[in-house]
Amino acid sequence: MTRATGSVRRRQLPSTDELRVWREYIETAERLRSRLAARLQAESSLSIGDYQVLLALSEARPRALRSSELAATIGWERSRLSHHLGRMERRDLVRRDECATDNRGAEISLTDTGERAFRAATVPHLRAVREVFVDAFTAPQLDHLAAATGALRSHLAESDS
Amino acid sequence: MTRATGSVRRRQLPSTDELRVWREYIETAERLRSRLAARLQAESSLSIGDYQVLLALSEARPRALRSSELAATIGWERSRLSHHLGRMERRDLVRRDECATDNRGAEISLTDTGERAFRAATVPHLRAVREVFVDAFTAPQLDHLAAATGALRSHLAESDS
DNA sequence: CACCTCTCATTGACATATCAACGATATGCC
DNA sequence: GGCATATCGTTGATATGTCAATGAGAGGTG
Repeated sequence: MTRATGSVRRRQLPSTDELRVWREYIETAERLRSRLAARLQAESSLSIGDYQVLLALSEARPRALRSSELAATIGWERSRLSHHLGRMERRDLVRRDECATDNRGAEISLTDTGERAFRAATVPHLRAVREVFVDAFTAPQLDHLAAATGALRSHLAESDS
Repeated sequence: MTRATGSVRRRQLPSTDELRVWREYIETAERLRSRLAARLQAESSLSIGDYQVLLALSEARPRALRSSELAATIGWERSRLSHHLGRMERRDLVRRDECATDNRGAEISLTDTGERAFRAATVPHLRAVREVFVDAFTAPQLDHLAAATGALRSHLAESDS
């Protein structure tokens, strides 16, 4: 799996090995997501999205966030968040109030139900993360994975601009 | 980021570092998926799912697959595939025919349109994989990533049983 | 104030994913 | 053959994700 040292510009397409790494990476990440989602759903009746929203709200000080701030925190489009908040509101997990300083705005906060649901979900979810993800690796592997993930993350961020 | 060498059973929850690796891994994988999906859509008017289906069908010999075989090949639930094939059929990308040897069954094959769409999509998509994924890493990083992915994959497969 | 432009959050339309239930057929066993 | 059971693929309901369009209001500038 070494790279050609010659003219790089000619190598337009991934090699077979590179392609295999790509396929395994994306498939494995997807299975992981799906496994964690299933556990979270079974143990706490929450989706990954629910958990992200509840986590961000529970860490917010004060205990409310503008909808855009929440979207930025968890990296969602505002539209996506709006739809999701509608579903969470129906289940009494969050509340939407008018914003005092901006009449367009919405202040999102946890309901008691939402706070209880998040508290009850946290430990089982973290345990699942350890069992399903962390325990898969040796310590050096986890370090290597962190480095590779960082490189990928930077690469994606660069090509944003 | 070394592990405690003592009683492992007591460490139930991930450490802060482990949790950060987890979050970055899952977020980066998701951004990567989304980036590739956007490019495939822009360059070829296909979704990732479309591409997976077309790829499996174009590699099939003979040029048709039973719906369950196709589902197994790409690792989808049959229900998911059935819905997706319905949408692809509306766009004239695939065809469903009755199966000669099993009256319950469906034989899925590419239409000419589907074959052309897949041919046209392949090179741009592979180039995108190289640019967005492969080019992010040094050669050793890619090897390390492959190893870690393999470990995770095995770990997930183990806990299936 | 009047106007223009930007931002905020929502909405509708549609694609995608999951789950349970279903009708039709195949298969094994008597 | 006749029955029990398993498999095949589909469907409907619902949740989730993306995009474009929208109405309401904020903010700057004249």
